[in-house]
This record gives sequence, structure tokens and C-alpha cells, in this order.
Amino acid sequence: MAAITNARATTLTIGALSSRTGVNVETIRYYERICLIPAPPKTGGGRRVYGPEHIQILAFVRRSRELGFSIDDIRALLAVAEPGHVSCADVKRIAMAHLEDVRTKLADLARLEHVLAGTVARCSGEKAPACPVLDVLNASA
Amino acid sequence: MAAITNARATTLTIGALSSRTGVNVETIRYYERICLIPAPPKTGGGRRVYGPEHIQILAFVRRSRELGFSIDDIRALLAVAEPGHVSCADVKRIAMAHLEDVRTKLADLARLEHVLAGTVARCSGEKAPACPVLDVLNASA
DNA sequence: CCTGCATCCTGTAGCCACTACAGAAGCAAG
DNA sequence: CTTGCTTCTGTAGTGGCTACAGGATGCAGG
Repeated sequence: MAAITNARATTLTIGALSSRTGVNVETIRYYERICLIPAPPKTGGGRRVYGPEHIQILAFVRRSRELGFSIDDIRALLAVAEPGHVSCADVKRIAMAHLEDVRTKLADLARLEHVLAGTVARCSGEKAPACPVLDVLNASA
Repeated sequence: MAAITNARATTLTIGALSSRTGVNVETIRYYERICLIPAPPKTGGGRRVYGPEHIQILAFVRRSRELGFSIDDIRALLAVAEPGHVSCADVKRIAMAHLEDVRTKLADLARLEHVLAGTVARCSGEKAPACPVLDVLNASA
């Protein structure tokens, strides 16, 4: 009589939570195992039963991961994101540190791209007595 | 009588090879274990004795790693770098594929930097009723 | 009620490229 | 001969998942 899977269902299976949040089922269980997300109640048969609060937390985790935050960072962010916190100084500190990290990686990668692109451009790809790519790799630092 | 460690020594201990190439001792043994570099002969006591050819190979590996090539890529590069190869087409193919990879990562990271920088910039860091960083993380995708 | 099938469970092992030990042995200088 | 540095092998840990194996559950159709 009721809809097969109510779009406004208040409880979700792990599969439903997975498709709602775009987080792999195995990954959700992994997050629970490492205590990143709270363990949900279970049915008599041992199946996880999720509520809306789990959707919110997991979505938060997912977006944080997409922005490159580490699991430990996310742990800290989740702790600070709890209601009752007055200041977001901690959040800013974590985000700034991560941003620094990202910028360093970005610069490294840009240099890399430059070297690689320059090297590959000099390579004809046909039979060459000396291969520019191999020359670069063989060159003394 | 002879110099303690001849600067032009024809043989090296693993420690000397390490400082010559800048590759960690443990990493050198790891490379040998996974058959990336050839196993050197050993003394009666079981210690590795390296020659100049090992310096060359390991330096090649190190520069390749610095350029971000995977171990498997390097394996292929080493095979192609062997003397007797006429064409460097394989080298170019590997390097081009890697360059594509680097460019993708670069673009991803740049977008990331943009989002993070924009978000952090809006954060005062002081007590805020709504933290812009947390807002972004909580926002629906 | 039974069958079939999708989903779910736990637990373990694998991925990459190292890094970090533990515990033993070698080796050169003093 | 002792001291202390280096080296040896083997194993386990890192991060962030992913991929099974082998079994249980739950639901729909017949």
C-alpha cells in the first residue's frame, strides 16, 4: 500500500544512504569502522538503519573529502561543527593549513607539468639516436 | 693506506649509494625487492656491493619518481632505455600519458584552490553566527 | 509456504610507494 | 678486544579506500 521506497523515508538502508550521498557502501562501513561517522542502530537481523542525521554527516564528509581534507581534518571539522561552538577560528585554521598544502602541491605540479611538457615537445617519437625524454631522465641533477 | 672512502670508488656500500643518489637506504632495498633495480653481488658477510651502473640506474629511477612517473612506468622506461632500442616512441607514449595525468590533476587542484581560497577569505575567524567554511561543507551539492 | 534473488553482514586482504621498526650480524677503528 | 656504526632480514604500519569470500536476511512472486 505504501510506496515501495518512500522518497521522504525517515529511515534508510545502507544502500539507500549510499545513493543519496554518493558514498560507496563499503566506504560508509569503513567510515563507521574508523569512527568517523556514528554507528547507526540495527534491526534484529543486524542491518544498519540510518536516519536523516546520517545523511547530513555523510554528505558533510563527502564534500570535505572532495575538497581534499584528510580524514583527521574532517574529524576535527565535525567536532567543531557541533552546535554550541561560538567561534569558527578552529575551522579557519584547519582550512588555511589545508589551503597552504594545496598551493604547495599546485606549485609542484605546475613545475612538473612544465618540465614534462618541455621534454615531450622535443621528442619526435620516431627513431631517434638520442631520446630527449631519456636524456632528461639520465641527466645529472 | 688507500683513502677512507675513495671519491672515485668503483664499489659502494648501500649507504654510500644512498648518499650519492639521494635515495633512502630502505627504499633502495625496497626497489630491489620489487625487482625495479637489479640485485647487486654481495660480500661473504651478505652485504650489497654496488658499482657505477647501479648509481646510474638508481639516479634514473629517482629523477623519474621526481617527475611523478609510477613504478610501473619506470619499469617500462628502464626496459626501453636499454641500449639497442631504435625508437623512442614508447618513451613518448608513456611520457605523454603521464603528462595528461598531471594536467588533469593540476586542473583539479586549481579548482580546489579556488573554492578553498574563496571560502576561507569569507571567514573572519572570530566568533561568527554562521561560519562560511562550514556553510560550504554543509551546502547541498 | 517456498523459492529465488537482491541486498546486506563480518572479516580479511590488497592497492601504492614507501617508512619504520626489531633483533641480529658484520666490520673497522682505537 | 671492545665499541659503535652500518648493514642484514623480515614484518608491520601509513592513508583511504576497494575487493573479495562466505554467509545471513528480507522481500516479492508463485
